[in-house]
Amino acid sequence: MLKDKKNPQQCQIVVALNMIVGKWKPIILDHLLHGEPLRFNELKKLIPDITQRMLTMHLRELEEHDILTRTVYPQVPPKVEYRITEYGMTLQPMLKTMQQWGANHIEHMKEKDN
Amino acid sequence: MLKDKKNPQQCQIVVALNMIVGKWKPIILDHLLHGEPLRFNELKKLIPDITQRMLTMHLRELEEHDILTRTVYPQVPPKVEYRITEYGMTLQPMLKTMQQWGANHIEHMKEKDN
DNA sequence: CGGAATCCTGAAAGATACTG
DNA sequence: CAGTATCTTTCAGGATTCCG
Repeated sequence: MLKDKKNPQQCQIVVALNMIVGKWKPIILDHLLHGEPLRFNELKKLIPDITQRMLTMHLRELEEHDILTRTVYPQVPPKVEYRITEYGMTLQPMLKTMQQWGANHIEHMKEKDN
Repeated sequence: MLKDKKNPQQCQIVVALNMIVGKWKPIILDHLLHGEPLRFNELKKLIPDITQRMLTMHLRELEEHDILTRTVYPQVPPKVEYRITEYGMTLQPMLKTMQQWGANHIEHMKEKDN
Protein backbone atom coordinates (compact mmCIF):
# COMPACT_ATOMS: atom_id res chain seq x y z
CA MET A 1 0.00 0.00 0.00
CA LEU A 2 1.51 3.26 -1.10
CA LYS A 3 1.71 6.27 1.12
CA ASP A 4 -1.05 8.71 0.38
CA LYS A 5 0.22 12.25 0.07
CA LYS A 6 -2.75 13.45 2.05
CA ASN A 7 -2.16 10.84 4.71
CA PRO A 8 1.59 10.54 5.15
CA GLN A 9 1.41 8.56 8.36
CA GLN A 10 -1.56 6.32 7.48
CA CYS A 11 -3.61 7.98 10.18
CA GLN A 12 -7.03 6.39 10.62
CA ILE A 13 -8.58 9.73 11.35
CA VAL A 14 -7.44 10.86 7.93
CA VAL A 15 -8.97 7.77 6.36
CA ALA A 16 -12.30 8.83 7.81
CA LEU A 17 -11.68 12.44 6.88
CA ASN A 18 -11.06 11.55 3.27
CA MET A 19 -14.59 10.23 2.95
CA ILE A 20 -16.20 13.51 3.83
CA VAL A 21 -13.81 16.22 2.66
CA GLY A 22 -14.79 18.07 -0.42
CA LYS A 23 -16.42 21.44 -0.33
CA TRP A 24 -19.98 20.17 -0.59
CA LYS A 25 -19.76 16.57 0.55
CA PRO A 26 -20.98 17.03 4.10
CA ILE A 27 -24.04 18.86 2.82
CA ILE A 28 -24.77 16.19 0.25
CA LEU A 29 -24.42 13.50 2.91
CA ASP A 30 -26.61 15.46 5.25
CA HIS A 31 -29.42 15.54 2.73
CA LEU A 32 -29.14 11.90 1.76
CA LEU A 33 -28.66 10.55 5.26
CA HIS A 34 -31.90 11.61 6.80
CA GLY A 35 -34.20 11.52 3.87
CA GLU A 36 -35.46 9.84 0.80
CA PRO A 37 -33.29 9.08 -2.19
CA LEU A 38 -32.84 12.20 -4.25
CA ARG A 39 -32.54 12.95 -7.91
CA PHE A 40 -29.68 14.94 -9.35
CA ASN A 41 -31.74 18.07 -9.77
CA GLU A 42 -33.33 17.74 -6.37
CA LEU A 43 -29.89 17.83 -4.83
CA LYS A 44 -29.01 20.75 -7.07
CA LYS A 45 -32.01 22.67 -5.75
CA LEU A 46 -31.15 21.85 -2.15
CA ILE A 47 -27.61 23.11 -2.73
CA PRO A 48 -28.14 26.08 -5.02
CA ASP A 49 -24.56 27.31 -5.17
CA ILE A 50 -22.97 24.03 -6.20
CA THR A 51 -22.05 23.66 -9.85
CA GLN A 52 -23.25 20.68 -11.84
CA ARG A 53 -19.66 19.67 -12.29
CA MET A 54 -18.91 19.55 -8.57
CA LEU A 55 -22.18 17.81 -7.77
CA THR A 56 -21.37 15.13 -10.31
CA MET A 57 -17.80 14.72 -9.10
CA HIS A 58 -18.71 14.47 -5.43
CA LEU A 59 -21.52 12.01 -6.10
CA ARG A 60 -19.21 9.81 -8.14
CA GLU A 61 -16.59 9.76 -5.42
CA LEU A 62 -19.15 8.89 -2.78
CA GLU A 63 -20.44 6.13 -5.01
CA GLU A 64 -16.94 4.77 -5.48
CA HIS A 65 -16.56 4.60 -1.73
CA ASP A 66 -19.78 2.61 -1.29
CA ILE A 67 -21.45 5.47 0.53
CA LEU A 68 -24.24 5.81 -1.97
CA THR A 69 -25.71 4.15 -5.02
CA ARG A 70 -26.56 5.70 -8.33
CA THR A 71 -29.62 4.30 -10.05
CA VAL A 72 -30.46 5.21 -13.61
CA TYR A 73 -34.05 4.77 -14.71
CA PRO A 74 -34.05 4.22 -18.46
CA GLN A 75 -36.67 6.70 -19.49
CA VAL A 76 -36.90 9.99 -21.32
CA PRO A 77 -36.14 12.42 -19.87
CA PRO A 78 -33.64 10.48 -17.78
CA LYS A 79 -34.09 9.98 -14.08
CA VAL A 80 -31.15 9.28 -11.81
CA GLU A 81 -31.56 8.60 -8.13
CA TYR A 82 -28.96 8.75 -5.43
CA ARG A 83 -29.53 6.67 -2.36
CA ILE A 84 -27.44 6.22 0.76
CA THR A 85 -26.15 2.67 1.24
CA GLU A 86 -26.26 0.63 4.41
CA TYR A 87 -22.55 1.14 4.69
CA GLY A 88 -23.02 4.84 4.18
CA MET A 89 -25.37 4.84 7.14
CA THR A 90 -22.46 3.83 9.35
CA LEU A 91 -21.17 7.36 8.88
CA GLN A 92 -24.14 8.63 10.84
CA PRO A 93 -22.69 8.45 14.39
CA MET A 94 -19.47 10.08 13.26
CA LEU A 95 -21.26 12.92 11.51
CA LYS A 96 -23.58 13.37 14.46
CA THR A 97 -20.64 13.74 16.82
CA MET A 98 -19.04 16.25 14.50
CA GLN A 99 -22.27 18.18 14.18
CA GLN A 100 -22.62 18.41 17.93
CA TRP A 101 -19.06 19.54 18.37
CA GLY A 102 -19.59 22.12 15.64
CA ALA A 103 -22.73 23.47 17.28
CA ASN A 104 -20.92 23.69 20.59
CA HIS A 105 -18.01 25.44 18.96
CA ILE A 106 -20.23 28.14 17.54
CA GLU A 107 -21.33 28.87 21.11
CA HIS A 108 -17.74 28.79 22.26
CA MET A 109 -16.81 31.43 19.74
CA LYS A 110 -19.66 33.68 20.82
CA GLU A 111 -18.43 33.58 24.39
CA LYS A 112 -14.98 34.54 23.24
CA ASP A 113 -16.31 37.64 21.54
CA ASN A 114 -17.79 38.99 24.78
CA MET B 1 -21.73 36.69 10.11
CA LEU B 2 -20.38 36.34 6.60
CA LYS B 3 -20.66 33.18 4.60
CA ASP B 4 -17.45 31.24 4.63
CA LYS B 5 -16.49 30.11 1.16
CA LYS B 6 -15.57 26.74 2.57
CA ASN B 7 -18.88 26.50 4.40
CA PRO B 8 -21.47 28.02 2.12
CA GLN B 9 -24.45 26.71 4.09
CA GLN B 10 -23.05 27.21 7.59
CA CYS B 11 -23.05 23.46 8.12
CA GLN B 12 -22.08 22.52 11.65
CA ILE B 13 -20.23 19.49 10.42
CA VAL B 14 -18.05 21.77 8.37
CA VAL B 15 -17.42 23.95 11.41
CA ALA B 16 -16.04 20.89 13.15
CA LEU B 17 -14.21 19.80 10.04
CA ASN B 18 -12.46 23.12 9.74
CA MET B 19 -10.75 22.56 13.07
CA ILE B 20 -8.99 19.43 11.94
CA VAL B 21 -8.44 19.78 8.23
CA GLY B 22 -4.95 20.52 7.12
CA LYS B 23 -2.55 17.94 5.89
CA TRP B 24 -0.82 17.38 9.22
CA LYS B 25 -3.31 18.63 11.78
CA PRO B 26 -4.76 15.29 12.83
CA ILE B 27 -1.27 13.98 13.45
CA ILE B 28 -0.30 17.04 15.46
CA LEU B 29 -3.47 16.74 17.51
CA ASP B 30 -2.87 13.05 18.00
CA HIS B 31 0.55 13.71 19.49
CA LEU B 32 -0.60 16.54 21.72
CA LEU B 33 -3.83 14.93 22.86
CA HIS B 34 -2.45 11.93 24.60
CA GLY B 35 0.85 13.17 25.80
CA GLU B 36 2.94 15.82 27.41
CA PRO B 37 3.31 19.29 25.99
CA LEU B 38 5.81 19.27 23.18
CA ARG B 39 8.40 21.66 21.88
CA PHE B 40 8.51 22.76 18.28
CA ASN B 41 11.40 20.54 17.41
CA GLU B 42 9.97 17.60 19.26
CA LEU B 43 6.91 17.80 17.07
CA LYS B 44 9.15 18.19 14.06
CA LYS B 45 10.92 14.96 14.96
CA LEU B 46 7.66 13.12 15.51
CA ILE B 47 6.46 14.27 12.09
CA PRO B 48 9.63 14.09 10.01
CA ASP B 49 8.14 14.98 6.63
CA ILE B 50 6.41 18.16 7.70
CA THR B 51 8.10 21.41 6.78
CA GLN B 52 8.83 24.04 9.40
CA ARG B 53 6.51 26.36 7.59
CA MET B 54 3.53 24.01 7.74
CA LEU B 55 4.21 23.07 11.33
CA THR B 56 4.22 26.73 12.28
CA MET B 57 1.10 27.50 10.31
CA HIS B 58 -0.90 24.59 11.67
CA LEU B 59 0.14 25.31 15.23
CA ARG B 60 -0.84 28.94 14.90
CA GLU B 61 -4.25 28.07 13.53
CA LEU B 62 -4.88 25.58 16.31
CA GLU B 63 -3.81 28.21 18.81
CA GLU B 64 -6.20 30.73 17.29
CA HIS B 65 -9.00 28.24 17.72
CA ASP B 66 -8.21 27.70 21.41
CA ILE B 67 -7.20 24.13 20.78
CA LEU B 68 -3.70 24.59 22.12
CA THR B 69 -1.52 27.13 23.85
CA ARG B 70 1.88 28.38 22.83
CA THR B 71 4.26 29.16 25.66
CA VAL B 72 7.52 30.93 25.02
CA TYR B 73 10.24 30.51 27.62
CA PRO B 74 12.48 33.58 27.41
CA GLN B 75 15.85 31.91 27.28
CA VAL B 76 18.66 31.37 24.84
CA PRO B 77 18.28 29.29 22.80
CA PRO B 78 14.53 29.82 22.82
CA LYS B 79 12.14 27.19 24.04
CA VAL B 80 8.53 27.09 22.89
CA GLU B 81 6.06 24.62 24.21
CA TYR B 82 2.72 23.59 22.75
CA ARG B 83 0.08 22.25 25.07
CA ILE B 84 -3.45 21.09 24.43
CA THR B 85 -6.10 23.21 26.12
CA GLU B 86 -9.06 21.97 28.11
CA TYR B 87 -11.23 23.04 25.24
CA GLY B 88 -8.99 21.18 22.85
CA MET B 89 -9.61 18.06 24.88
CA THR B 90 -13.27 18.23 23.92
CA LEU B 91 -12.17 17.17 20.45
CA GLN B 92 -11.20 13.80 21.85
CA PRO B 93 -14.55 11.99 21.48
CA MET B 94 -14.99 13.25 17.97
CA LEU B 95 -11.53 12.18 16.91
CA LYS B 96 -12.01 8.82 18.59
CA THR B 97 -15.20 8.22 16.64
CA MET B 98 -13.47 9.15 13.43
CA GLN B 99 -10.54 6.91 14.20
CA GLN B 100 -12.82 3.97 14.80
CA TRP B 101 -14.71 4.55 11.59
CA GLY B 102 -11.40 4.84 9.76
CA ALA B 103 -10.15 1.57 11.17
CA ASN B 104 -13.38 -0.12 10.22
CA HIS B 105 -13.22 1.33 6.75
CA ILE B 106 -9.80 -0.16 6.16
CA GLU B 107 -11.32 -3.56 6.90
CA HIS B 108 -14.25 -2.76 4.63
CA MET B 109 -11.91 -2.06 1.76
CA LYS B 110 -10.05 -5.33 2.27
CA GLU B 111 -13.30 -7.26 2.00
CA LYS B 112 -14.14 -5.47 -1.21
CA ASP B 113 -10.85 -6.57 -2.76
CA ASN B 114 -11.73 -10.24 -2.23
C1' DC C 1 15.87 26.98 18.46
C1' DG C 2 11.97 28.40 16.41
C1' DG C 3 10.69 30.64 13.41
C1' DA C 4 9.62 34.57 9.04
C1' DA C 5 9.82 35.88 4.06
C1' DT C 6 9.58 34.60 -0.78
C1' DC C 7 8.66 32.12 -4.53
C1' DC C 8 6.59 28.22 -6.83
C1' DT C 9 3.58 24.16 -7.99
C1' DG C 10 -0.32 21.04 -8.31
C1' DA C 11 -4.80 19.98 -7.17
C1' DA C 12 -9.46 21.57 -6.12
C1' DA C 13 -12.95 24.19 -7.47
C1' DG C 14 -15.42 27.69 -10.58
C1' DA C 15 -17.27 29.40 -15.24
C1' DT C 16 -19.10 28.46 -19.36
C1' DA C 17 -20.69 25.99 -23.28
C1' DC C 18 -22.34 21.84 -25.26
C1' DT C 19 -25.08 17.03 -25.42
C1' DG C 20 -27.73 12.20 -25.57
C1' DC D 1 -32.76 15.74 -17.05
C1' DA D 2 -28.41 14.72 -16.02
C1' DG D 3 -24.73 15.14 -17.21
C1' DT D 4 -19.39 16.21 -20.36
C1' DA D 5 -15.72 18.93 -21.95
C1' DT D 6 -12.60 22.87 -21.58
C1' DC D 7 -10.63 26.54 -19.76
C1' DT D 8 -9.48 29.44 -15.87
C1' DT D 9 -8.84 30.67 -11.05
C1' DT D 10 -7.61 29.89 -6.32
C1' DC D 11 -5.01 28.38 -2.65
C1' DA D 12 -2.94 24.75 0.34
C1' DG D 13 1.29 23.15 0.71
C1' DG D 14 6.40 22.61 -0.66
C1' DA D 15 11.29 24.44 -1.33
C1' DT D 16 14.52 27.49 -0.10
C1' DT D 17 16.82 31.25 2.21
C1' DC D 18 17.43 34.26 5.98
C1' DC D 19 17.07 35.83 11.09
C1' DG D 20 17.01 37.18 16.49
